[in-house]
Amino acid sequence: MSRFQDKFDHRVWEVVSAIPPGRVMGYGEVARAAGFPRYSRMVSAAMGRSPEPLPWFRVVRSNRTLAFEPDSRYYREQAQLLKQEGVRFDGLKIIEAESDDSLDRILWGPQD
DNA sequence: GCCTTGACGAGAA
DNA sequence: GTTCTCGCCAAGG
Repeated sequence: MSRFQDKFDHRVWEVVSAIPPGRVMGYGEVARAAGFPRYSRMVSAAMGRSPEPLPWFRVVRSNRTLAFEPDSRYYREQAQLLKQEGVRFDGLKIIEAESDDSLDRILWGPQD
């Protein structure tokens, strides 16, 4: 296993694990947060290599749609898990509470 | 080495 | 809004 992969994987797992329930991050966001900008395409591979269960379903596309084919089994699984956390959908797109972060502060505390 | 493959993203049309 | 095109980069054949 390459040194790159080792470092990259751990940073990605770290970031993904930190996504709070009910919130989502894009693949690119995860990559940047992990310290590897431009590595969005590697994020899914890293998650797949995790020995521990990760909240992989909280990682979505930048346009807030899910990455799987809408009719696939994985799509349904991901959508269901997100809905269980209160994430709402408008068709294929995730609806996010916009600038009103008052609820966020109450639930998750001051962000930064 | 060269070519193809991705759970991708941003900008253009 | 949408769909296309191109850039991205490690991995595997």
